[in-house]
Amino acid sequence: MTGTATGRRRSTTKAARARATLSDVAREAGVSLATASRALNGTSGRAVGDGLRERVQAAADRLDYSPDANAQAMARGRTASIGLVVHDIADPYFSSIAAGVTAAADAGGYAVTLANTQHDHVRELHFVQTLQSQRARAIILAGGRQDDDEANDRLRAALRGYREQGGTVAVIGQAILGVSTVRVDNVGGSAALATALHGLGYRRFGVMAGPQRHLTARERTTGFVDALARLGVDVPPAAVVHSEFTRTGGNTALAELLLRAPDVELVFAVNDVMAVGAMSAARDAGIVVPGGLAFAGFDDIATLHDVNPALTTVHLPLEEMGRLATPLALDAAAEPREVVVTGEVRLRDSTPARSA
Amino acid sequence: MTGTATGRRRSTTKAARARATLSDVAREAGVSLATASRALNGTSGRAVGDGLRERVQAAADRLDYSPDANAQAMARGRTASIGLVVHDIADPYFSSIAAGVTAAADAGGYAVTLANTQHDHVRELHFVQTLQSQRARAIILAGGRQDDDEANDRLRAALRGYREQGGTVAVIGQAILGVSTVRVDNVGGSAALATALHGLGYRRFGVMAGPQRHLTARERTTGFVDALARLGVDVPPAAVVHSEFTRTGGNTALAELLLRAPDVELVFAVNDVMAVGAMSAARDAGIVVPGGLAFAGFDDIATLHDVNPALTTVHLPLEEMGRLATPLALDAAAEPREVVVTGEVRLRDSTPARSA
DNA sequence: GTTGGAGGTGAAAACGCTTACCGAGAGGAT
DNA sequence: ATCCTCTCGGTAAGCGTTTTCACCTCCAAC
Repeated sequence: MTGTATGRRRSTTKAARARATLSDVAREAGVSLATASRALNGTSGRAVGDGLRERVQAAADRLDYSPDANAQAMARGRTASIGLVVHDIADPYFSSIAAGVTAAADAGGYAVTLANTQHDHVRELHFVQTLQSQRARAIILAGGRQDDDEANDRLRAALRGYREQGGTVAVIGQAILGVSTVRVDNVGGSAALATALHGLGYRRFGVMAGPQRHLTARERTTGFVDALARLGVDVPPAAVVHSEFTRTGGNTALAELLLRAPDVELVFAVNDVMAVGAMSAARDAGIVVPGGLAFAGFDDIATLHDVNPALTTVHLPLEEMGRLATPLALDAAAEPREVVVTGEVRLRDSTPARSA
Repeated sequence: MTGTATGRRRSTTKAARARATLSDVAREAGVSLATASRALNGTSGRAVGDGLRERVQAAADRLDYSPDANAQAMARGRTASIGLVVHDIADPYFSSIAAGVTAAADAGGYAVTLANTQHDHVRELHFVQTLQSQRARAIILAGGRQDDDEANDRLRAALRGYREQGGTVAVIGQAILGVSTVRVDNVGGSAALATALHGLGYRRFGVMAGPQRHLTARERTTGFVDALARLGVDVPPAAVVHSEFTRTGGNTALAELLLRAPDVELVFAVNDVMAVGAMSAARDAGIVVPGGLAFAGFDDIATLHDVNPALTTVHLPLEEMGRLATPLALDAAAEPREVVVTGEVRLRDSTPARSA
């Protein structure tokens, strides 16, 4: 009647019911498209009369209307989603951070797109580009950076491109990417741990230093070793072994450590997961823990609270870090900001005081 | 000159460089929009000449073009993202599943949108609607269902709406939602565990049954109890206590269990996390583990492999389950399919053979 | 020397929404 | 009374793609 060909677009037979669009809602409510949009989007700039708003809302409910987020994204020029890039979501370190991010994002009305790099630079870079394609509002890169200039440069370039097009970024880790960062004070944390352990009477230390080029691993190692040096205790290079950041890494590295430095009293693993793996290995080798060999870790992973003996470690508020990173990532400030998170030493049974 | 107001749309000053669009690429390459689109999308229906394709590709590279996923979604009527809904991403059970899903999704070129319900029905429902708004290609609901008809009905209705509009769904848990499911054989797993423990000589069992209305918890409990009944062993109702699915849940529930059934020899907690919490509580109460009280769990969480004594449990291929659920979720088959995952009993030190 | 295809290319119409911009009525100030 | 301003609704122009037609050119076959 009125229109030309808009006739039989929607059939009453619900064979494969097409979704209701905003036009449908507008027609149903007897208002224009614009009014329908304004009525449903709360008071975005303009207000619509109460009567109309209710009428439109009712029509929308009746039609079971759900707005098309993609169309909205396009029309608005921005989305309501945050990209979260982690190294390994199965690692409790990252899953805790993810819990914090999802909580904060949810509270702000954002959806979270999860990308799991599996510790692969190339994949990480690729994900940044994908997120850019999706016009994600912000990206959070969780996890320590590597000492790899080429990879870092490439990543920086990708992030620059993303930011030039209106995206914002935050990193949880090291502040080397030129973006806002939640920085973990790894050096301070492990120094405090070293001091505390020294106070307990330990003098001969071994370190499971994690992956060679991993900055977090490196910071924790040097923080620990340097603090001991200041206390007059030397950690010989032979007593520092590298390995993967995993349980298996700790497990296999223990043998090497004991071979190279048989007289250590305490092993500091730069994360809890490795520490626990190493502790198991020690026990399997017939060593009494902590009597024969003491262990300390870093992170204070919740799932590991019940290992026995309870693990001495540096507590990190992982979920909180995720929560903190979210507003940081969303903030379009010209100058990158930095939030420092300090760990807290938790002395437990795995490092009993040592009667000199 | 030619157009009307298209003049100074793009300024050479790169103050805030606007992103290149496909039109820009087309203009740069000297072809039409249509050709540019076809050239970049591989051979979608139509082929473009090799020369042109290369020219367009070069232009795209030169302009650093990245397609707008939202616009593509709109034009194509579908997206390349999968929604993953979990109860608690910080729980290793779910983070392992998430690892599997991200791996499979990544391999298929899909992005993953993560939603963390924090065990809240309302939030779960809300996320389904959000994902529908985003026109997610598929949704994976991970985690056991509740015995709550109202919530299940609402969820079913939401999923029906989503599927009517072209979405596809899979569940990891119970097959009660009318969609494809990766079903865990909880009954079989705990029955096998019960049988094995009975074989070791245990006769007096306590059960930490988890949340009352949680179907997974319930299946594991009844599977265990029924199997024992078949073996002639009775688990008195008093020896079955409910609690949250967490470490704290196990921790606090132990006292109640010991109060109500002081003579139990072995506590079966329906998941590892609770088992470990309970084990700790027992030790704190001065009980020798496993000598004074033995423990068994369910799931075989990797992070918990190093608790001491090593926990007897039923191994579940969690990551694999996530991987399996992905194609299931993507499949638009009319009939829901069901994949059954069977657990495998792993007897370890927490349940030594009992000399009758 | 026509004619019927292929094989490529382009113009333009969607996709579903937001948001200037415009216009009409209502109410207040002069 | 008249003019101005304010409010609130509608019209229509995008947003960046994909995709349907329509068209053109070049060849092979008759």
